[in-house]
Amino acid sequence: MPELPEIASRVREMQGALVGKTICHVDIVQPRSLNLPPEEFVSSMNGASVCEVTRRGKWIQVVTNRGHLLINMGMGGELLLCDATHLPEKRRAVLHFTDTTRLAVNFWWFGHIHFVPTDQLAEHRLTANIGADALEISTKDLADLVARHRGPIKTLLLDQARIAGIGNAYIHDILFMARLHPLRPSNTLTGPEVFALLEAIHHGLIPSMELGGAFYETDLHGRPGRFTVDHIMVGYREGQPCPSCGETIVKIKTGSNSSFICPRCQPLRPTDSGEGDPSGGPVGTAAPPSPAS
DNA sequence: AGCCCTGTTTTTAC
DNA sequence: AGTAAAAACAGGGC
Repeated sequence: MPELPEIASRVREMQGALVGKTICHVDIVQPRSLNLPPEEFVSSMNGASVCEVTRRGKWIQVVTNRGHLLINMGMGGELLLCDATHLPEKRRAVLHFTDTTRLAVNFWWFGHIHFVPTDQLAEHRLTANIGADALEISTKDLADLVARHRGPIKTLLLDQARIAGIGNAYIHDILFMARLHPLRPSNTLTGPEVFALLEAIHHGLIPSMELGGAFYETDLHGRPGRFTVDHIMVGYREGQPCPSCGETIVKIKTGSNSSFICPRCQPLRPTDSGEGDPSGGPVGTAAPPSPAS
């Protein structure tokens, strides 16, 4: 659940389900995920009651009266609210609540489960540097950000210290809706392009957030998100026609990751490959394309 | 069965 | 500043 729609969905669910519960024990399966020695982590959390659950970028913050539990799900995983008899096989840690329910935390690659006393939050390196939230940043701030960077626009959008919440799954459609090539130098964007980009960020993240996140992640009870491949326009659709112009979608290498683009709608240079479609283009095309067949 | 490749993240080092 | 490599794996293809 690495990206904003999934994290925001889990936070919403946790806010509803966890507030008021009190932690009475923590099982640590993978000490390397912690920021403290296991014994210290467990004793710090023991007796903590949950006040609220919020997020900063892709980090989940479980605010308790003892301090903040900061969770980063890395490249995906599950947060499951269950009882002692239904614990999932895969888990890195399990929070035990006094009402006998449990929260199992798992991630399959690079996650974090940190405990930070409230007065030391500012010193927590991994979250101290998080940039403006992708859904909250203003047009002006985005324009300033974009103008300050020379590298690929995609690199900037994935940089959590600059703008937080976008990851390498949702960015394909965001760049498509903004009609931007991922390797386009950030500081060459025009004013209208920046505006279109902000719109695209919203259109790219909000629908999934409202549907409980992507189908490949599950909610607190193990049910998959309702944002499916049918909602995706060009991401992971290599070889299929562009929903806007019909050109074949291609997968390209962009540095260390891959990108799915329509080469006609997202030329690297404005003059690169002509005009695109006459309908005004994908910007604002919030409606899902016809279902995948 | 086993090896190779890829990847929804983030940090660190050149 | 920008790019590359690394680090707690798992699933798919060959």
